[in-house]
Amino acid sequence: MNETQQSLPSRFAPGEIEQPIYQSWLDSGLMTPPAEDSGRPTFTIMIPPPNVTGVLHMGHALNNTMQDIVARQRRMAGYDVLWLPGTDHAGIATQAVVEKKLLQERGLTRQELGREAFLAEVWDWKERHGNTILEQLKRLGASCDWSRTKFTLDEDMSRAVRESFVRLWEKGLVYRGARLVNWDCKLQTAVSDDEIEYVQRKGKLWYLRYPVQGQPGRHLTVATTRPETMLGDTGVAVHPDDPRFRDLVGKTLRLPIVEREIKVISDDSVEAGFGTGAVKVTPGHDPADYERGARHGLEIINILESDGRLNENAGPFAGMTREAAREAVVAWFEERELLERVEEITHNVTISDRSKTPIEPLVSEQWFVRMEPMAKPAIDALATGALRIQPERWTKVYLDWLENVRDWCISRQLWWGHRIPVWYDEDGAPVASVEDLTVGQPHPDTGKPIVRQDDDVLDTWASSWLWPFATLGWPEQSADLARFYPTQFLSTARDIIYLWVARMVMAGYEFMDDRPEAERCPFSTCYIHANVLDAKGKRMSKSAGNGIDPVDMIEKYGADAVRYSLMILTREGQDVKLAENRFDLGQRFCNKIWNAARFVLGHLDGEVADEEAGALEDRWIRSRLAAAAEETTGGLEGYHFHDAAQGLYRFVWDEFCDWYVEAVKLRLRAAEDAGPGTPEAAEAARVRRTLGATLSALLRLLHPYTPFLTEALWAHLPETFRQGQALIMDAPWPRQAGRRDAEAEAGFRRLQDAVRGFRNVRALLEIPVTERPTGTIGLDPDQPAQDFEIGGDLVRFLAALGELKVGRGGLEVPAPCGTDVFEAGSVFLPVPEGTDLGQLRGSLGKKQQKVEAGIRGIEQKLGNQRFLQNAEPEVVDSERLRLEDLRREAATLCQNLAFLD
RNA sequence: GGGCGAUUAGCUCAGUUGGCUAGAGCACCUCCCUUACAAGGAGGGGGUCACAGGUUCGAGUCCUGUAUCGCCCA
Repeated sequence: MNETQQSLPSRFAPGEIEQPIYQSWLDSGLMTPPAEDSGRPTFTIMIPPPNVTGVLHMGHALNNTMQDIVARQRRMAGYDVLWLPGTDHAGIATQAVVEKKLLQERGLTRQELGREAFLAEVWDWKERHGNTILEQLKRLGASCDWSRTKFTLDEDMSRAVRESFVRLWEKGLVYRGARLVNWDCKLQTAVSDDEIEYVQRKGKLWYLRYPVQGQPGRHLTVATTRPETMLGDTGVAVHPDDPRFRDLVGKTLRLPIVEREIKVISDDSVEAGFGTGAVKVTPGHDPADYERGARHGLEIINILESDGRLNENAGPFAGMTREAAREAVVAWFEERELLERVEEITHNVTISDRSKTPIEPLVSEQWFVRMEPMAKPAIDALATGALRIQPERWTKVYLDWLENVRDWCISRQLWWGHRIPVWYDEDGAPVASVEDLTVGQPHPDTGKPIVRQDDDVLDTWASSWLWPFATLGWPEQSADLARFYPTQFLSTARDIIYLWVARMVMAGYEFMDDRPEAERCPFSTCYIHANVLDAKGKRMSKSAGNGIDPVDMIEKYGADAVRYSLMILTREGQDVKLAENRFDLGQRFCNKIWNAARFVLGHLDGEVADEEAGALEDRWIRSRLAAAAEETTGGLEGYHFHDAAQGLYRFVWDEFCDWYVEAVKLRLRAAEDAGPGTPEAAEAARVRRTLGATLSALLRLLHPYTPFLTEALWAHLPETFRQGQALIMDAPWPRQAGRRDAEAEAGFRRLQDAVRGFRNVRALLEIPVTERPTGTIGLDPDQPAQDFEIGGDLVRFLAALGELKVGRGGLEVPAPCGTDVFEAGSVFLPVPEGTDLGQLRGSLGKKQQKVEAGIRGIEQKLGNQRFLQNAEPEVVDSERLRLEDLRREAATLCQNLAFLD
């Protein structure tokens, strides 16, 4: 144990190194690419801006790890990488948080406080708490350019939002209209289709009788889950083919309570099998009824106030809450024997994502954006190849939405957000403007004085859909915009494919229209990442309490372990089931790297030659490193994070640690014994060169996955292996590390096989490690002996043998002896006195059975004419070769079994 | 109702255009604290690839259907 090894603890301790290393990255300025052309190509990633009220969850950790891996790899590969971070203002969520706080602490509503004072409160809250999630990303190691951090309500972002609104306005794509919207009665705002969810609930189906006009005693019974809405009914619909009601179509019913006359209409959207087959039509409070009403020209009656209480249209029930009105209506029907029956059912209830209260479909005046014209280029982007979605199956989700796109309700009855840049004159004529208009100023179209600005704000997505270019300075023609747009990689969650991804693509084509067609799409690859589920496969959620906090995990296991575990556990595009203890996979891997490096670094204190070592194992590890570099590079360039992670695992553990480091000990120890100035010492110096070079490349390949660990180790690496860079973050990506060497790989594999054979026999014969038996290798006649002659010492060392004899043909082996076959021949070990040969015999017998089964299988294949005719010649050849091998192995096994006695 | 995904060892999952004698990690069994690492090393056991048909010389892999679970849309 030398000094370097002693100075590094024998266990990797992430807690102590992470913060200072992150600071050194910040200080380096490497995360901030210049706006001016540096001669290097650019690579841009826009972070999906998390909700400013948010805290880091596992989904964020997964997604941002992927982005960081890409950013780091591309940076090392010579790109000027911009990974731009930020948050969105999350109108409803943020306002709700502050309103709640206000009520709790000061007993005030926002109305009592007033708009301006309330907004000051929200900004204050944002300044205090809004950076939480960004700070957490730093814990994860995210190499974002913090100097360019954006917030969707920043001054320049607001400018971009206004500009985009006015442009759409001028193109006639913005309109104000009365529409049925999803009304959140608690938050008192419209929410979009994407902000609602359907929850299965137990409920009741009430059967209500409506008297038929002019036919005393006759009723038409309708079934409804929401009896209180009958107050707003303006029709009853039946299916045109339904014989039960044919004579009633066109007749008039008398709606109870409010005593309105309503028509029976026929409409093929009615499901004859549901309820009675006759459905009440409430165009003011049901989306399907709204459509039906429109088709038949039915009146729209709104019976609700914005707080969910019933209005004057509800007659005697005006002023009641929805819930109270329901009871009152049911009781009214029951008293008059107009309630036919009540059925228990399970049905879907529409719930607001934000307030978790039932959504009330409500007709109200809102601003809309016409989407269809913008959808077209977004659809074409896939066909032209401007956009690629990975995994590919999500393209379907993207296209489905765009092909059936509906107009976007962009107004929200909130205070926190971008105020709609529309002003009205005294007649209510609107005009949109980028610059603020002032009260009294003439309306540019009508000339009449402006009296007020619209009270509402824009949907948060109306700013985040501009994210890829507004963050770079648009509408200004900034240097950043010129250099970093369009971006290359966007990684996000599947549930915002249309909410955000599709809209960003639309916005890119719509607003970056001064660019050539090919440069408008805001990102070339959209990567849809997996969802993180709990160990049972359920979604992690606060309410279920089954979430795993990434920051807790970082503290317990280290950021590198968390990152690496997430990457290797998540196969591409497939949801990942996570339990806390799964992070020990990454922890163990990090510790393995740490200790392998500790070994190498310890030896690099000795003399290091200028040239590398050239033994079979050295050539082998260089070839394997080249393979690992190729695999990792390909994996990361294609965004196959799991595959690359697994390849690195294999290389580090199974090849570098288990074989190369072990093999190298032979020569290092020989040099220690021989002393300075000897040929052994010279060889050891060359070995150190290879060890150092391999470690250097290995750390660089690992750096995107485990940045802290590799940065810490890089600092201990001697200058000569650091590629002229003090930080590994800035070191060149080892795209081609060494050269593949098929001959060395085949040669070393034969040594490995022989060693495994000896170890296997040793274990079965229970020969203690302290024993150094003489081993014999009997090579098959066609196998070259050279590697074994040169590598004999290595085999002896790795298999812990005293002596090794290599030969072929009539070898003299002690009888009885233990034996095993490998691809190139057999290995033999003497049997110690009194050893029970049962285990070995069983093992060989089992092997024999397997080989024979294999032989039978191939013989059958090769005996099949149709196989010979149809299969590709290479396949047939390889089967023939395999059969030869197996037959030889069987013969050797058979012969070897005799040596046991 | 429509779409998508999953089903492979006790558990979590790999398995690229059909050529497999089906792999890995964890867990399990045996041995070993050998001067990088016991969060380690060496060796080992364990699977009729959900089910039923079909295509093919050949199916974990392709097609059809069924079942179970999950997600999304209406």
